[in-house]
Amino acid sequence: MINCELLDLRALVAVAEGRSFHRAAQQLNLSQPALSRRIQKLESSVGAILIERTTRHVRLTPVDFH
Amino acid sequence: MINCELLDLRALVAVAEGRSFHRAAQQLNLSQPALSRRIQKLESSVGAILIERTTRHVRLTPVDFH
DNA sequence: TAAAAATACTCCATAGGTATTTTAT
DNA sequence: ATAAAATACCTATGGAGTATTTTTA
Repeated sequence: MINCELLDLRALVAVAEGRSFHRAAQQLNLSQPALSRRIQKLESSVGAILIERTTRHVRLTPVDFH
Repeated sequence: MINCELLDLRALVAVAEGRSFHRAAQQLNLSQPALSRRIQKLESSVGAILIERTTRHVRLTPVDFH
């Protein structure tokens, strides 16, 4: 699919905007674990943490603004 | 991969230019069966035969020029 | 009948889901 | 303690390869 990486980016945006994997997953019609893994994979392919998350806060890392 | 459909199109072009699945497959570093299936799948997703082939001739169908 | 495309199979990698565990407030 | 992210485990799908069969000029 031509949308694969596009989905990764949409996922990133959804998490950033939703400030939660939980909410972003719902919006993307994806389970929370699937979204979590998708972001992990994106981060590992980029070679940097893109989202800083705890169980309470989610936010883009400075990397995203470079 | 964002290149998935791109590969389909490259495959189509390679077959058209090479006038042979055999040669196109070599050029694409792909086995002939894999290329054959890739074109079949592209055709079925497009809903039209894109390449007319016999064991002797390969050519684009008129569809490609519409 | 000999080449070239198509098919049959098997295998592997990837992505998703559910259930569960970990973690930070 | 609780809500949210991460992990474990399983399954399904897709794409590739090799071996084989079909086909047409």
